[in-house]
Amino acid sequence: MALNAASHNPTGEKTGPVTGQPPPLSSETQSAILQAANGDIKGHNAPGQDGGDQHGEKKQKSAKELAKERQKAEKAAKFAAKQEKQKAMQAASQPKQKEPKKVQEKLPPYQEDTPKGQKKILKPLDDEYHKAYIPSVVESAWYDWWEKEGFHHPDFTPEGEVKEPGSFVISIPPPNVTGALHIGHALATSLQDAMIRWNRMKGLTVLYVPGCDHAGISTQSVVENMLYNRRNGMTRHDLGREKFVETVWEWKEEYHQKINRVMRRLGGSMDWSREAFTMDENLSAAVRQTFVQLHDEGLIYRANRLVNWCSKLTTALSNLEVDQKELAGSTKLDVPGYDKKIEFGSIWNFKYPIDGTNETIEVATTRPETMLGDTGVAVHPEDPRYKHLLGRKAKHPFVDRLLPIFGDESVEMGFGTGAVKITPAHDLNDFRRGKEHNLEFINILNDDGTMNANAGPFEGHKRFDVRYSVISELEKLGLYVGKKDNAMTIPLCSKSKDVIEPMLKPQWWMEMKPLAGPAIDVVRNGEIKIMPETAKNTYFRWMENIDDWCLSRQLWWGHQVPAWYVKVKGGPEYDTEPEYWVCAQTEDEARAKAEKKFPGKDFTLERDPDCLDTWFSSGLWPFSTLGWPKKTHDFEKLYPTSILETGWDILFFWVARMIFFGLKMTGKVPFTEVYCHSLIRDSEGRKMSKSLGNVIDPVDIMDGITLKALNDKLAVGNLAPKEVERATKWQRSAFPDGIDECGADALRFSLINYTTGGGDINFDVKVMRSYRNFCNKIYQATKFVLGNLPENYMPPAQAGKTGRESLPERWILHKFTHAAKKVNTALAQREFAQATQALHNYWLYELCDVYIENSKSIIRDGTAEESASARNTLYTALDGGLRMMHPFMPFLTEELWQRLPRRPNDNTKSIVIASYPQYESELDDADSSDAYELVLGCSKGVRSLLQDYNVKEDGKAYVQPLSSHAHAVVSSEQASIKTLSGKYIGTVTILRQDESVPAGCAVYPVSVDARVFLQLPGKVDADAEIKRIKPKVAKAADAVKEQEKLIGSLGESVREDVRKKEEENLKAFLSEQRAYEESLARFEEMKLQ
RNA sequence: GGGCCGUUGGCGCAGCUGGUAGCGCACUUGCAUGACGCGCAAGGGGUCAGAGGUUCGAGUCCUCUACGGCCCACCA
Repeated sequence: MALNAASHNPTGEKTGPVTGQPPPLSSETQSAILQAANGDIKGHNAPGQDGGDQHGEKKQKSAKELAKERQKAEKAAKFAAKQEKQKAMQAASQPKQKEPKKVQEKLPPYQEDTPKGQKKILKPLDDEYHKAYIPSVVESAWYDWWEKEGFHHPDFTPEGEVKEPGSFVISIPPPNVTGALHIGHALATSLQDAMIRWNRMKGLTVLYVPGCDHAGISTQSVVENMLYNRRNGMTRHDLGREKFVETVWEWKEEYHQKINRVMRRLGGSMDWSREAFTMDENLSAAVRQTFVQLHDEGLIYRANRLVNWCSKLTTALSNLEVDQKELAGSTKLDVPGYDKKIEFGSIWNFKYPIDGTNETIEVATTRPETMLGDTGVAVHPEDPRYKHLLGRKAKHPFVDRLLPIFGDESVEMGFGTGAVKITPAHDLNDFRRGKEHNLEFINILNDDGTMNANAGPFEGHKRFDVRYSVISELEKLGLYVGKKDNAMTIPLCSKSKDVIEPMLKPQWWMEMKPLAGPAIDVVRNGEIKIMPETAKNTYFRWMENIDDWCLSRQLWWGHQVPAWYVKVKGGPEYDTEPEYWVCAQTEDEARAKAEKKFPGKDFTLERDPDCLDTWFSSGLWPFSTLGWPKKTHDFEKLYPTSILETGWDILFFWVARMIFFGLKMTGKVPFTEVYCHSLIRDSEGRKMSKSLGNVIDPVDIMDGITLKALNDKLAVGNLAPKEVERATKWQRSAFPDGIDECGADALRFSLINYTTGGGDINFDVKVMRSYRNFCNKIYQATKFVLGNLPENYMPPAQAGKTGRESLPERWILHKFTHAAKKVNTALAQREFAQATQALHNYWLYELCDVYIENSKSIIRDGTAEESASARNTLYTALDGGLRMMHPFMPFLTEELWQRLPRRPNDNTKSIVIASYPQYESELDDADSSDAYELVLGCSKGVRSLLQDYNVKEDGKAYVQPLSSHAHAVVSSEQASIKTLSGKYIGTVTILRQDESVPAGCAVYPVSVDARVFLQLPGKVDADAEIKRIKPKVAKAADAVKEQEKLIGSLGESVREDVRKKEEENLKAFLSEQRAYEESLARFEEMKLQ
C-alpha cells in the first residue's frame, strides 16, 4: 500500500517554509559538479604534480570505472543541489512563535485507601485520579499484595520438584550496601525482572534472589568519612574495632532498607524471604569454608611481596582496584591529604657521587622521593660509559648507605642516561632486580604515606613533600641536573584517588593459574554462554593473563581472614614465616591444627586482623545465596542458576571469580549464561560520576523532581563549589523543566528498549517521557474497551476463533499472534529491544490506531452478533496485550488487567502468574491480513487526498479495485474503509474494475490492487491539476526505469524470492505510473471539453 | 605499547545471514471532546564519517584513514 508515501504533497501547496523548485545552482556549485565529473578518479592532485597540469598521461579507464565516475558525479550534483536547497530553506524559514505547552494541573498527592498487603481497591475510571494515567496512582498497593500472596516464591510441584518446563533462577548482582541505587541498577533490575516474570508466566519454577554486598572498602570509607565529618574528626581508631564495626552495621541497615525499597518500587519480583547479605552467617560460613579448603590445598598462600598500597585507605588492593591515569607530560594533580597540587609526569635527573672517586653517575627518576630507598644502580653490562664503574659503589647523599653499581641486561642503554637507580622495596621492576642481585630491600614509607626512619633526615614528612625537598637538597649539593616532561601513567586508587605506592607487605594470595584453566574451558566449550561476543573475548584475554590475586585488605569491615599465626615459644616472630600460619573455621579447630603441625610445642595463636577482599564473598554468591555449603533444598533443586545479568564493567571483578569459585567449590558452573548490559552515560555521552553531578537517581524519574530540587541535591553531596557550578549548569540544560513523573513502568520499558546489544547508552530523559505517554495510551485503550463492554460482560471461555470474525478482527488476531511470536523469540534470544519494539508496535499501530478505531463502527452499526464478536476480539486482543506487556510494565498491566472480567473458569489471581501469550497458528491468517492491508491502504489514500485538497466536509471518494479479488475485498469492507477515512468523508463508492472514473477526481495509487479517487470540491481547475500531476508522472516513470534497469542487471545467482520481490516492485511502480498517466489524460480531456 | 567498540535525518537510536534505509523526540499543516491533546491525521527532512576493494547490487563484507570512546599493560 501507499506507494507514494515518499512523494511530495500532491497539491504542490507548501507543506514547509519553501515552495516550488529549488533555486538555480550557483556558479560555484556548478563548477564543483563539473570538476567532480571530469576529474581524475582519485579526485585530488597527485603529489609532485603541478596543480594546473592536467595533461599528464591518463590511464585508460574501463567502462566500469567510467560508470562509477559518472555515478559519483551524479551523486555530487545531487548533493550540491540539496545543499543549495537547504541553504535556501534556512534563509526562508522564519523564527516561529510557539505557544507554550499547557501545563498540566497538579493534583495533590494520591492517597491510597487499600490497607497494606490487601488486594488493591480499584476506583472508578472517571475518578479525578483515574481519568488519565498517573504512575503513582497505578503503582500503589500492588507490590505489597504480590508479596503477601507469595507470587514471587518459586513454585515447586507438590513433591517439591522443579516444574515440568524447568527452572529459571537469577541471583541479583548485589548492590553495594552503602550506595544509593543509580540508573544502572534500574537497568539491571528491569532486564532481570523482565526475564524472571516472562519465565514465571511461562510456567517455570522461578526464583529471583535479592540481596546486598557488604562492599568492604567502600562501606568502611563512607562510614569513616561520616565519623570524621560529623564527630569532629573522629577516626575508626578512636572508636576501636568492635565499636566501629557496630557503627557500620547500623549504617548498613539504613542503606540496605533504602535499597530494598527502591527495588520494590521498580517492581522487581524478588523473593524477599530468601534475601541475602554477604556477611550473613551462612554466607560467612561459605567464605570460611572456601578459604580454609583452598589454603589446605595450597591454592591460597602467604607471601611477602610488593602490593598496591593506598595510603589514604591504609590497605592493600588488588590490581583491579587500581586505575591507571595517563599523563602526557608534566601535570599537577590533586592528591588526598595535600593542600597544593603535586607534580607528576616529569622525569628528574640527578647524580650520585661514586664512592672513592671524584666521578658521579647520573640517574633519572619519575619519583624522586624513592631515592631514599635506593640500594643500587644498574647499568647495561656492555655500556662503555659505565663499564669501568661496575663493582664500584655510589654514595647516598642523605643516608649512610653505599649503592652497588651492577650490570643488568634489562637496562636499555639508549633510554635516559643508561643508568637506573634501583629501589627494590618500592618498584616492581626493581623488586625483581633486587632479588636477582641480592640487594637490600629498604622500606621508606609508613602505612599512611609518611617517611619512616629509613628516610633519615626526612623521617615523618609526607612523601610528596619529600619529592620537592629531595630535589632542593640535591640542588644544594650540586647533584641535581634537571627535569623533562615524561609521558607516563600513574596508578591511582579507584576508590580514594590517592596515588598507589608499591609496598612490601605480607599478604594472603590466591594462585590463579590452576583455577583459571577450567574457567576458560567452560566458556570455550559453551557450558557458559557469554553475551555479547566482545565481552567473551575480554574474558578470555583477562583469564589467560591472570596474575595471582591479593586477597587481604587492612580493613575492619568484612570477613576477617580465618587464619591464625602460631607463635611457638622461641620460634619466629609474628608473620615472618608463612609456614607458621594455620587456617580453620574456628579458633578451636585452628588450635587442633597447630597442635598437629607443631606437636608438643608450646605456642599461642594470633589471628590475622585483616579482612578479605569483598569480591571473595561475592564470588561465592550464586551458590552461597542458595544455602551452600549446606545441602539445602534450594541448592539441590535450583543450582546452577540460569543467567547472570550484569554490567560488563565487573566482568573481571565478579563474573570471572564466580565462575572459577563455582567450578572449584561446587563442581558445577554457577550459571549457564552471562548477559552483559551496557553502561549508562549521560545525554552527552559522559560517564556518570558524582563529581560531574550527572548521576541520575531512578527514583527521580519514577517520582519526578523539579529542577530546583535537583540542584539542591548537589549541595548536599560533598562536591567542590566549582563542581557544583558545573553540575548545576548541566542539570539546567538536561532538565530545563525538571523531570516529569514517569513511573516505574515507563522507566523499565525505556531502559529495556535501550538494550539493543550495542554500545553504551546515552541516557536521555525525553525517552522516558515518551514511554510515559505510551503508558497512558495503554491506559486509555483499556478504558475504551471497558467502556464498550456491556454490564456483566462475560468473555467466551476460549480465546480462539468462532470462525465468524470480521476481516478487521481476523487481522488484529493475526497481528496479535505474530507479536507474541516476535516477543517470545526476542526474549529467548535476549534481544530485548526487539521485544519492546514489537510490543510498542502492536499496541500503538495495530491495536489502538487501527483495530480499536475500526471496532467502533462495527460495535455501533453492526448486527448484535457482529458487535458481540467485535467486543470479544477486543477483549482477546487487549487481555493478551496486557499479559504480553506484563514482564516490562508490571504495575500498569496488573492495574488494568484486574479491571477486566475473566473468562469463565479462569480464577487466576494476578497477572503475575497468568499465562504468557504464545504464537497460535489458529490465529495466523495471512490472507485476511493482506486483504485488510488493502483496506487500510485505501483509507489512508482517502485521508491523504482529503487533507491535500483541504476537504472539510462531505468528501466523496471512490475506490477502484484492479482485480476481482480486490473488488471482493473492498466491496465487503466498504464500511471499514469509510470509518477509517475519518470524519470528513461523506461517501465511499466502490467502482467496478472496468468502470470509468467520474470526472474531476484526484488520484491516489494504493497498490497494484487498487486506486482511490477524491471528487475535487467546487469548480475544478484542470490546468492546476495537470501541473500537479506532471511531476508525479515523471517521478513514477523514473522509478519504473530504475527498477527495470535493476531487474535487467540481476545476475544468475540471485535468489528466486529476491527476484520475485523486485518484479513485484516493478509491477507496483508501473501501476502507479499508469494511475497518474490516466488521471493526467482525464484532465487533458476535460480541458478540451 | 596491546586489544576492543562506535561514527546512519536537528537530537537520541534500530537496521538479522548483502536486494536499495526505519523508529522516538523535535519540525510543518489540519483537527477541540464519548478511550486518549500525555491525542489523531497528513507531511517534510538522510552523499548511512571519508577513501579504496569484493559483487549484477554494499548502511550491511574486506582494507586503509579521520574523529570519538572503552579496556588491559611494571619500564627507569
